[in-house]
Amino acid sequence: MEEIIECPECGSTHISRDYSRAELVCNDCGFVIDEDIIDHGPEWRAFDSDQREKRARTGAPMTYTIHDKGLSTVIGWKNRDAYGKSIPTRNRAQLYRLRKWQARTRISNATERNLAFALSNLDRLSSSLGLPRTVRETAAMIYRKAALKNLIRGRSMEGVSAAALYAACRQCHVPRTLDEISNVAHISRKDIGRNYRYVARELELKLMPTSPRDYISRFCSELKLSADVQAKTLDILREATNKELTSGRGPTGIAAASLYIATVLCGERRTQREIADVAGVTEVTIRNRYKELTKKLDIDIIL
DNA sequence: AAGACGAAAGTGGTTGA
DNA sequence: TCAACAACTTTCGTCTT
Repeated sequence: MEEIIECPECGSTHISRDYSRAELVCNDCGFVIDEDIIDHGPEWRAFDSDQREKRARTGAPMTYTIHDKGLSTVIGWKNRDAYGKSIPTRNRAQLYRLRKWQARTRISNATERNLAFALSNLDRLSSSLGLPRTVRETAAMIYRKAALKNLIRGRSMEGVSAAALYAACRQCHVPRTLDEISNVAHISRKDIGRNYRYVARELELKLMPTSPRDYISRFCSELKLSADVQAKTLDILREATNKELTSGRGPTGIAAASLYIATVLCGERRTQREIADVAGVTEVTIRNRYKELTKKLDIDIIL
């Protein structure tokens, strides 16, 4: 079962694990939910995917397309032994049983193989997106559930695994846009979206609309912005949410606009173009949003 | 010359008859 | 199933620093 942890203090689900201090901390109010948690992660640290590749001691198997490299045993249908002599009737029953179980295990291997392929695909996608382990596990779990409910039938395995990853990202509050996943998965955004909606509906995943807040830390680090800007952006977002300026708008657009305002206010200005690029929206959208925000929130911007 | 601005037309997805 | 619709994009000419 998935564990959705809620902060007992403020009800937020923005929970992070601080392994250096072995604490489970609420990101919104700072409440320490649990102490002395166990770190199941590797003992080494990696700061980018390059290092991770060098330090990881395990990896994908040489080939996962065929689990046994095509060496699986086949029992012939003829009632003859290896010398061509016919098998005595008293041994025939045993032979039938052998055939039956051989067939059964091969079928089970086929679904297992399918699952193994999907999971390695998930691993490949999430490592090229630099996603944390928890997201990968959530995605794997979603895919397993989908496979169990026969939701893959008639759909491409790649499509469903990409959708599972997208859902996992949202569930873990580290959202990636459909475009970002589409880029590494080589599947159109439309297909991922369609599969995602289908899987989410069938598995009854309860997913809240993505909050702009979840994007801020990633955008900030990609733009090499200070913690001041990050804090300021979150302030703006909080006010904007209070005044209901965020509903009905794309969360990335809101995030980009408030980030833009914060950079100007903090004197660490980035161009609309730069922010638009990392946020995956256009300059026009940033302009529209930030005009709205500055007007409604009475923020003066000196350019 | 780069960046910001905003109008206008186009796109893809949702909604409601 | 189709048209209306809102959000967002694309494109482009103009203004500002």
